[in-house]
Amino acid sequence: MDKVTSLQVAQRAGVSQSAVSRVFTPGASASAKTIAKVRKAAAELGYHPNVLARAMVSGKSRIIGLVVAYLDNQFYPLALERLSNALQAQGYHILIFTAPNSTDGVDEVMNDLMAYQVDGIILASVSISSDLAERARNAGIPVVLFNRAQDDVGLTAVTSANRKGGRLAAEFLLAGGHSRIAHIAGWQGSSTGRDRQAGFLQALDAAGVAPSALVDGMYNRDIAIACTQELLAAARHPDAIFVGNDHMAFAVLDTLRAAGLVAGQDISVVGYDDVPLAAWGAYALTTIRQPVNRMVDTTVTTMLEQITTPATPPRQIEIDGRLIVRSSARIPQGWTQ
Amino acid sequence: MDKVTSLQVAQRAGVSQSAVSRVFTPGASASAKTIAKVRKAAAELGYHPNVLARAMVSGKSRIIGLVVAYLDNQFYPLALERLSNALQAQGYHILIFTAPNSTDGVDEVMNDLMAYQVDGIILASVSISSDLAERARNAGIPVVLFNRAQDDVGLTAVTSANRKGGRLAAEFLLAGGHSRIAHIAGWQGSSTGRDRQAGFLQALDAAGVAPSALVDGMYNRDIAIACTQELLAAARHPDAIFVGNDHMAFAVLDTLRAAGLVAGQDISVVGYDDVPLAAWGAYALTTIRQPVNRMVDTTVTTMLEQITTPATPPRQIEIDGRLIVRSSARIPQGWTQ
DNA sequence: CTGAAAGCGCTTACAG
DNA sequence: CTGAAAGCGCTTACAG
Repeated sequence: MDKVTSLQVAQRAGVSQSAVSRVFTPGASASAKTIAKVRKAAAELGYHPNVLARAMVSGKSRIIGLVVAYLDNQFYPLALERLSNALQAQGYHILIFTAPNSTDGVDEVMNDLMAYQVDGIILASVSISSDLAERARNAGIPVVLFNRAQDDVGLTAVTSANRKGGRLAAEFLLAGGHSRIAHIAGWQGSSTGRDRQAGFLQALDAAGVAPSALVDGMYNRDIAIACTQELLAAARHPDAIFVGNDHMAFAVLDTLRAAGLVAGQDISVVGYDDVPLAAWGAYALTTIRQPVNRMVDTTVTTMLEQITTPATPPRQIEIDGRLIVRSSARIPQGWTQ
Repeated sequence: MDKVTSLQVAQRAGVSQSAVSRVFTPGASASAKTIAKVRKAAAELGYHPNVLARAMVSGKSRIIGLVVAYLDNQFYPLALERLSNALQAQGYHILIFTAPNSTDGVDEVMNDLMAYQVDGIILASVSISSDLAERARNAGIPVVLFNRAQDDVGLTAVTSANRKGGRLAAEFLLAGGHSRIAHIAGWQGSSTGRDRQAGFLQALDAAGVAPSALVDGMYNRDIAIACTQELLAAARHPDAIFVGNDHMAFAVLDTLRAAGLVAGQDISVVGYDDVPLAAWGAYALTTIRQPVNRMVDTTVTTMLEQITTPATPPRQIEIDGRLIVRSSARIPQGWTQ
């Protein structure tokens, strides 16, 4: 009727409680007979070791805390799903925390997380105070940033090559013969937003071109719509827009369509992420791919590494993305990947 | 350097370990002086009660296990986010498990979940064997199904009014003057898929109309695309399609567009869910809204109720959705909500 | 209100 | 290989 304990299994199997524990502890030794007796009794009773009790004595909970901010941007559910699968495969599970995207909110959540004795913390697109980073370090809890870099806190971070991606986008637009190129940037409070913009501006600068407009879209759909409307209202509107992520780029495309403009003909749009929706017919968005799979794998690998080898120094890992050409932006003459 | 315990706080504050515990136990009594001393010492040391240890003695982990199958359908990330927020507000957290959508896979995951001593389990769009439901009941762990009903297992289930929704869709299409109405159904292995289809067929039948085609789209984008292509290839293709959920409806709309057909003019499409994307310009999908917020709130409320009052009998709760009219389907003459 | 003590369900030296 | 025992960090009667 209630929770079954190792003691009950021991009694039924006619062995000691320690024997039961050993049978369920990978790497512990028990004779074949003991194993058989214990497994039989356990099956009959429906016994499974209490993970919490195990966690308390071993100091390892096999729980990874994951803090996410935006679940409306398709990139994150995807990352979450893969993160969860990869971690599950290693015997870990994810305790999920949704956070407001303020440093304060995250700090509060981090406290909660530490109270749960998580073995590690993954911060997806969320920033942290250096204070909190320090506390986590002192508590011996590895923290890795996913899709966000932060120099000040000395944490391991996994991102795509955002500066390079920004450059790629600008070069593609330049090669397409565009001269009035605007940028609706990713949130400038985030490293991804800043880096993509920096790469974009750098490539433009190298070509001796000034951006025709530069605004912060805050990774927000409504703001992106408003920005686009404003751009279109200008006397000579841009002939191309590089948008800080796909989520905003879809808003830009919807706004263009509503204005009777055809993306890829009247005006070119390039996004960032390559979420599945970017490939769907309604948008066919040319974009810079963030390799989610490799980002996730790297995140899991480094997390596990840090759990196993606490002395591992923090690293900033960048994964190369590439341009995915579809029809939302003019394709340069003789363009080959 | 390492984890701070209540004993360390006690020593620093000059009180007993029990006193420290009481200060951090809501409802326990301690004098103002004790509270002040303990809080001061705790703050200096950065102490937070170990949730796992507390869970072990109290038998309450304040963890809710959530099993999800599809994160590519925008409906679920949304539900997840709200579920997480609502639960966090009540001091609970979500341990997330992604599951293959086979009963076997889910059963395995359920075992894992019980080992974590979760206080409750929410199954989102996932089925469970009656065997497992039985085991959970015996272990005293409340289980609630979200967006899926299952008569056989006697579990509490929260869904939208799917039959009624199916009827609504059919009636709207009928009122629009369509006569060759096809249905790309939601997965017939799920209650939502079956109920929506049943409601749809019932309304058609009441009007003396036979469906022009009936196929199982399995809630899968690629299958939905293939089905649509097949429907279009027929000599006299349907003039309307009711699709089992929005995720598949987007695929249908993309396929129509690729075939040069305009939804809402050449052919009408109605979806199910009303995910945010349905409102975006590119799709403007007429659809039956599943009220996520209310479904989530109800799920959380009943879960908490079952945790508090274990004797609570299982209930099947249906939340009414309504038709959201956009432009993907012809609007009947003089139509008013 | 407060402290000493038992106990939650495990793992892990320690002897044998 | 196996059992008795200590201990992980807490909460909660039990006395005082």
